[in-house]
Amino acid sequence: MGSPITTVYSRIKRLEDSGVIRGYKPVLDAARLGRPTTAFILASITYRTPGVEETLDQRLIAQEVARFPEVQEVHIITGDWDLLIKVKGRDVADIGRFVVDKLRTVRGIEKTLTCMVFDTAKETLDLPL
Amino acid sequence: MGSPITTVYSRIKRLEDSGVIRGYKPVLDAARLGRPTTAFILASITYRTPGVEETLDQRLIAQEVARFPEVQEVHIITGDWDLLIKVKGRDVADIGRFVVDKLRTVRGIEKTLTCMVFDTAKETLDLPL
DNA sequence: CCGATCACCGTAAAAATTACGGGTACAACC
DNA sequence: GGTTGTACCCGTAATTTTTACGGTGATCGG
Repeated sequence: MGSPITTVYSRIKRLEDSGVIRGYKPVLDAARLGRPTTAFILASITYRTPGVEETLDQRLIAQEVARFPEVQEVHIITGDWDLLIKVKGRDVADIGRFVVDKLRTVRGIEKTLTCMVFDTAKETLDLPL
Repeated sequence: MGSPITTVYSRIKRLEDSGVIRGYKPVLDAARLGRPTTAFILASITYRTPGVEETLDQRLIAQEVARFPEVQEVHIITGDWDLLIKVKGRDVADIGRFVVDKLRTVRGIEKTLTCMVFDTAKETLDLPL
């Protein structure tokens, strides 16, 4: 059978104290919260602040984008684009409003390419081990 | 001050019973678990099973990719590529091994484009409200 | 006005988690 | 070999969290 219950608890406590487990969060149902639609948005960036190092600037813009509550992820990436942004909204029109009215008004956002999600096979922050 | 404790509990219970809260998960520290490196991989797909409807096929391939434990997200998307995959690994070489040894051996995966993440400003499954 | 429904909120019971301490395994060191 | 230190296991008992179960008031439709 399994280990004694107090052993299990002390192992969990060890993971919490060591920082492997940072905390706990509810797993939410996006559809029931009115956001069944997912999109990924690629964005490029201009450097509006001469004299400031560029990566710092990108990080600040990324942080700005991250402040929108409908944004779940913001990554600075390699390749043809600078930023990869994941958003959840009510429908395509809602995603459109986010891109046009919010994202494109952020200073430094130059150009965007929106990529809608048809279907999601997996979406988690789980890690092996 | 806040609401009475039993009121808070009954509100949470309502969210659980109604399905808005599906459950609870630990928030893990990817770096401490040996996976500090994130990559997004775009993949295109071939249709190896004539006579089978294509979207079904794509869904099956997506499910196959989703079985790898280092994969956190698999989405079927609009645009030039079919699949968007998010992976966490030890380093770039580890991501490379995943793409070459695992992802490209999945039947139906045709072509891939790997995009490394330099920095992540936000990464969550939280939702507004 | 009435009945039904729903959320609020208290007490008391039940269940979960923690605190604490003894025991064991293992490695480093003298 | 013996000793020391560390880390984990695991039990009892205390503590805290969570649930069960009403009673109350607000709201809504008829």
